[in-house]
Amino acid sequence: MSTDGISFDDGSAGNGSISGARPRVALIAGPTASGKSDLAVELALASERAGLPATVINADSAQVYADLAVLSARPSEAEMRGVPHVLFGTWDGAQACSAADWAARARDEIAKAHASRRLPILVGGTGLYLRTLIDGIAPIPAIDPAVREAVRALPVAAAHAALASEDPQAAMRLNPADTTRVARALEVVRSTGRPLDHWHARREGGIAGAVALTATVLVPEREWLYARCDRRFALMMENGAVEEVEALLSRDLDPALPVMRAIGVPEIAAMLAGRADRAATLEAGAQATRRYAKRQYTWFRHQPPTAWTRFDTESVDNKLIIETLLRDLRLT
RNA sequence: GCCCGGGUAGCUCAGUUGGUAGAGCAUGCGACUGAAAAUCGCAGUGUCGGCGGUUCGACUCCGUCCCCGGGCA
Repeated sequence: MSTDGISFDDGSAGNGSISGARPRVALIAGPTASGKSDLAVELALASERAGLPATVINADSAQVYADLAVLSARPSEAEMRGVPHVLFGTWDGAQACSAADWAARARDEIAKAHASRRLPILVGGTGLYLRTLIDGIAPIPAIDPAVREAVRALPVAAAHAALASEDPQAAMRLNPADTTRVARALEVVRSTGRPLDHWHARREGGIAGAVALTATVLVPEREWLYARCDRRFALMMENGAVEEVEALLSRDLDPALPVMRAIGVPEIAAMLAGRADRAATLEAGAQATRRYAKRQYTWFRHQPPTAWTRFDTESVDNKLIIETLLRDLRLT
């Protein structure tokens, strides 16, 4: 069992030490079911004892939706233990939250916390969200909804064929079967009149240079985590996940919306439609959770920018991680 | 006990006149710029139930034994 911790800033301070007067931000990232939420609360309480109260900020793409409390494993009031939590259940499921949408809100929440002399603690497993917040993202104008709708209605093959003539570079770079990216490239060139590469030359809005970030990435042992994934989904099924999906389905939302694709929603919806029994649903949900955890391992192994300084510890013992974080945050 | 069907990858199975095997899923590895709990790419592995026989050569044919279904007694 090991923990990878990373401290990072904009690189100007060398090895990630806290420098100057830049306000502190803590980050706890890691795969699903790794116990991040509890750790964040423990860190918040420890920080408060050290004289700096904290606010936990969600960085998970499913926990942002109001419709998904059980299935996204959003912390309950009791689990929050009196620590303020923000951006949990903030978006209505009818509204898709993008990485940039989230990052903008997170930036505001971080600023608010600093203004009231609190430590912002980001918790979550959505790597793209975190990277967008930290490094910024290409300043691509909002896509014309009509263009988006038309593009997404195309079969991938047709979209890729169109892309080949409208943005040959993107067409060459992307896998022809990659529905999401092919559609994105096509909607961007059609809506903005410029190819994706034009926009990707710049990233804006990142907070890396403005804050002193202390981060830990939890990397638990695979077998241990998979067992927790299985157990967690089974518990969700017993504790309201089915009712949650029933309520969600009754809203009759577009099935392409992120809420409708969250782990467990398609699986439970299939059961409610009579296409799967409970045992098969349990297996499918657990499987989907494990696959997701796997992708997160890959993401956290390779995607964090080189400016993030990594260090390893021997265990995922919360006490040890808290001690390490407090030291890096200069709270001890 | 007899009859029928089946034993091939971790699982479910395919394998066409005999030329030492392949799909899906799982697993592992990877990519990732506004849907990221999404989307996509790449890669293993097999004493083809055991033993014997026919054959230059057997997962394929023959014999026998074992195991699993179903049926008849």
